[in-house]
Amino acid sequence: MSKQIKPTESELEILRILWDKGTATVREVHEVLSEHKEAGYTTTLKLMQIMFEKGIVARDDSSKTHIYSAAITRESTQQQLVGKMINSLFGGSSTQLVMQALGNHAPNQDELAEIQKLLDNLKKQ
Amino acid sequence: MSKQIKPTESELEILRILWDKGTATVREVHEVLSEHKEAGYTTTLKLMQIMFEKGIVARDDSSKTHIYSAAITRESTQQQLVGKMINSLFGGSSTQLVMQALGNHAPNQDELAEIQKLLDNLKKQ
DNA sequence: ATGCTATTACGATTTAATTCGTATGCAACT
DNA sequence: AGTTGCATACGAATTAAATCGTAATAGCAT
Repeated sequence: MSKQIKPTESELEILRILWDKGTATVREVHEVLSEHKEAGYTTTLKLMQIMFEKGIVARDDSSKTHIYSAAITRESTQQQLVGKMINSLFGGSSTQLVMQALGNHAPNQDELAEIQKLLDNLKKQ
Repeated sequence: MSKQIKPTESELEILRILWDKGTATVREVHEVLSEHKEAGYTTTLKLMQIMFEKGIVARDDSSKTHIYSAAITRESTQQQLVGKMINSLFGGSSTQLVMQALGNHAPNQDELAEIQKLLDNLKKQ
């Protein structure tokens, strides 16, 4: 267990933007957030500053306008949160989670093929 | 969209106990919680009272010791939280979530067969 | 150099969740 | 009736997250 960092809902929204863009300024993040959410610029700024203090994001402050990037990967965050959900909501059974996800959000044929491939691999173990 | 009820982490712990036991008193819930967590009895009581006010749990107060039960189902809660996670962490792709879950928490052969069955059904659609 | 604009820093407030102490009451036992 | 032991009710304190206003400042344009 490396870091037990638990991004809040708001922090996750910002992380998603950073993961997509790679790097971004507060202004850029705020623009994207504003499309779906009502919040002042300094609110976004403060959130990102706090995330920096927590080590969730990194930043390059060599020029006046700081450049931020995610300090934790999307994959590790997914892994952590999915693992937590499996334990807290599905009694530790990943299968139950998978059934639930597939049952309620059916993938298309291509995706089904992809899952099938993974499944075949797991069966061989 | 019926109810946009969003249980907190603590509330989820209590819900899990109620889902397992069907009905329970505050004392019973507290006993179970105490196995893994440090918290006073009145803390559990207060939490359950608040959950009652929010409509997350129901209670029979016909006798002095109230009998609580979950007012939302495990399934609907799973569905809501999984859906939210798919959107917020997996770009809306249930497939990505499934791949992640299977990759990091491999199920046993029986479970694989179960998933295979569901997969076959989905393919036929 | 001066002024304008965008940016960061930072403190304060608000809101929500969590925790707990104390008061009150019921019921059983003596 | 009085005492004891649990149970609920409820207010208050604590903690954490989110929001925002204001001040300071850097960099650019004039």
